[in-house]
Amino acid sequence: MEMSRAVKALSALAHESRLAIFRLVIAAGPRGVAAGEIAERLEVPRPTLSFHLSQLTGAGLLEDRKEGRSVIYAARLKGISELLEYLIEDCCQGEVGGCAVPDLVVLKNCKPLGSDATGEQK
Amino acid sequence: MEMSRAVKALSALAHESRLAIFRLVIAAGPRGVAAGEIAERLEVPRPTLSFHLSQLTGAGLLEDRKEGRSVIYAARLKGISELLEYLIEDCCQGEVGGCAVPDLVVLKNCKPLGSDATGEQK
DNA sequence: TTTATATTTCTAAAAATATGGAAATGTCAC
DNA sequence: GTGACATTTCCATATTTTTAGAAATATAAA
Repeated sequence: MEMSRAVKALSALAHESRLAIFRLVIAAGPRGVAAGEIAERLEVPRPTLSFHLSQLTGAGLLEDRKEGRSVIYAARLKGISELLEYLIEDCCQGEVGGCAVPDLVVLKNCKPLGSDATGEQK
Repeated sequence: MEMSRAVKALSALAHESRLAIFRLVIAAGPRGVAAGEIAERLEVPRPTLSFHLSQLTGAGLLEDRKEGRSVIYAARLKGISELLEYLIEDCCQGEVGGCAVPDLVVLKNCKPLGSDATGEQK
């Protein structure tokens, strides 16, 4: 990932309303949430919401699809993991003990597929 | 972590120079880097750099210590992992297969301590 | 085709952030 | 002390981002 794309994604997340949108949509899973429902739940005026949603999709963090007359927003997994990966790219530089991202971060929440781990590793 | 702290941290990272600073400092490991060296390496004027560094430390992403007449900046591991954790908090909601943060993200870079994994897990 | 619904684009004004020169502060060596 | 160095604070300016009303677009139901 290039620097400028990472900055774009971080900028998209660096806003109270947009971070709330992002988390709401992530929590909704693959099904996604309609723009109108987001506006209602977060009490953001429609034009303002539309602006924020365009920032998030433009940054590759959300994706949208049409369904009837609604537009449904869902998390874009690839964009999200690329960003996280970029952030911690050089976190270990050899010395694993000093890693900036201890295993708890991911494993606490995400039991790897096909693994026999409990999610409470080590 | 509260929303407002997360926004602060993301805002700190959402800037070309600051993201470069962050990555430079992370890559330097626990030893850290002096402000002057960052300024030289990144070719940022001192007052501007000082402003950016204060954003990053204020956001809890870097920590500073004095050494002689230099100020050394290093990664603040706790702040970094708290932010990442907040971002992916609700990523799985039961359905592990749809996780927004596949295991590759962390494990590719960070072999857990005391593990016999190769870093190329699964 | 008329009407209601869902969302976005346009716009201009308000708010927040970034910039770097000059001056101030703190620290070490002589 | 004096002088050189390292970094930060002050500040005014410049730039970017955010905001939401009014108008435009698009789909669907009656």
